[in-house]
Amino acid sequence: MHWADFAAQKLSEREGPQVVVSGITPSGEFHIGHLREILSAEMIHRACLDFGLESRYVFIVDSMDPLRRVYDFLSPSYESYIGVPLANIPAPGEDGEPDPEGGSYAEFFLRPFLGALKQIGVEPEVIMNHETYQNGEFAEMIDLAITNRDEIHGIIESVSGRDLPEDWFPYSPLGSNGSLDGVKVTGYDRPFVHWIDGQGIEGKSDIRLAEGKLPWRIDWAARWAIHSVTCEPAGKDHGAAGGSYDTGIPICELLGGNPPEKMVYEWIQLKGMGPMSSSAGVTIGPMEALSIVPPEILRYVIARSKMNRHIEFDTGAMMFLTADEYERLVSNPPNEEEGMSKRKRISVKTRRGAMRFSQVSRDSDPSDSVGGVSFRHLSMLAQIKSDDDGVWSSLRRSGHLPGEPSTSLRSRLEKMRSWIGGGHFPEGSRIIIQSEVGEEAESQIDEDSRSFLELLAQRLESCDWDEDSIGETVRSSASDSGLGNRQAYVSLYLVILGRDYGPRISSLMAEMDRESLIGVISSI
RNA sequence: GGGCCUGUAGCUUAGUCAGGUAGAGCACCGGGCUUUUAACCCGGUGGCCGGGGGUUCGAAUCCCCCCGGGCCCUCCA
Repeated sequence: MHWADFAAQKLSEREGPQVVVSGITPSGEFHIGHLREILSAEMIHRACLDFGLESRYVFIVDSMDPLRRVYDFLSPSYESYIGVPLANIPAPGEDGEPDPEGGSYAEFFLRPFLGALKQIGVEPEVIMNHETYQNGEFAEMIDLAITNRDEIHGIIESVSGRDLPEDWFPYSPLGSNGSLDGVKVTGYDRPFVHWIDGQGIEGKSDIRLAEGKLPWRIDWAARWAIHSVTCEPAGKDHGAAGGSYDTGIPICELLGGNPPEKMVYEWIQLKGMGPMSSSAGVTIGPMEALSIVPPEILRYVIARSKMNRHIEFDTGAMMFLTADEYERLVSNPPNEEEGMSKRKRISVKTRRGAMRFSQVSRDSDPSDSVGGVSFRHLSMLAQIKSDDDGVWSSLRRSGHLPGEPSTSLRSRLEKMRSWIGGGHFPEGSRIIIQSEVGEEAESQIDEDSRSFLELLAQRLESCDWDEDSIGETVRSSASDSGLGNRQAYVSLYLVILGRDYGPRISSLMAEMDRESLIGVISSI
């Protein structure tokens, strides 16, 4: 059984409509790792619907979270915004300076992310957390947290094992400069929390407005209660024992809520580079990924892995494997059969689930999403054929394409071209035509092959310059010089590509200019 | 220091929750397609399931110990 189906089955034991939630702080550019947060929850939401449960999928944006520090992409002038909620800070412009025209910092980073989500078929209900503060929905929770300060204090200390400071208070008011930093609470008189900030200025915050916020561990628990959250998969950072999930559950209960069950997912790592980190420049944005990877494949990357396993993401060789695996799965889905062992049965169900959850729209037929060609083959054609029609006719000839290319195939080619054109394409898959024969290649070419190449160069002078004629010329030259086809091709690959293997060579040769091709071949 | 997750063929992994003869893909090797050598089809090699102990008729699966990797206990998906 797929993990999303399993989660839905567990959730069916709970009363009421399901509210499946993701939460992310828009502190900077979103990266591919955030997609796991989103898709883990969204797939469970879909599984609930498939299970016949009533379900909503909600994306809570932590827009009330403060700016923690001045990130590398920000100008030093953001120093004055440290501690200020992201919803109240101007977005950075091109130069990293605050841009008065750019809207809020939170919105600025959120907008393109939502666009990317739409492309992968995710359209959540978006809740900006600062609005939930602003419209008073947090007020009751804040009051409860303050009046139960000692209990909450005890929960956090005993569950997380850390010591809270003497003056700990379960509510952080904004000071006179709009920052949470350095503000001390001096008293509570519902609905006002009185404080004195770092400059010694005194004031009060109305808990019915966004004039302060709950600290993270309480904020999270409170929103579970406010929005009746039934499921929220969290990153392993929150999931560790004593982490915010563990404190959130009893705090949520104390606040009168029915918390979701703990559910934790592992992180996505970039191959060989450790975890995602925007500050270290180790990042691939969802938009960037979508420009080179078809959306259903991106979903499949998440759907095929169990939640508690790392995902090694890379846009190189791994992408070919994953994409081709998806093609095979969809074009030949596994079926349950008589006499299958229990584990095989489970495996079939899991793989069918992964296929179902990879679809961009929930009720679409998976078979509409395949290209009918492996990524590997398409990458070769895209490199050899500069125009799309050349690719289609080649695919028709090879029997991959019965008629006109489907929308999904067209989009595959488009993304393939941008993949090849950018820096993420694996060098080993790149086709590089040699301008002269390298020493290493030369040493691998024996006498028989040389005479074949000589003959071939001669015949290429006069043959028609199209794929079929060239192919025929290669074969006839091989047989006339008494060389096996295999050896003939190997020597050709060595001369043209500098390697002993490659794509269909006649297509490649036809794309080359006659003079230069003959020049390279004769140079041996 | 305390705790969570993880370790299955060269690589990516299924199967672990509900114990019952180790499954798959890639790679590799071989064969076929009498014009496709990174296409396509068929077949094959390859695993004391991290190590050790225990429970059981039976353990990758349950329990204990150890080793390696990741993470949390301040913010991080």
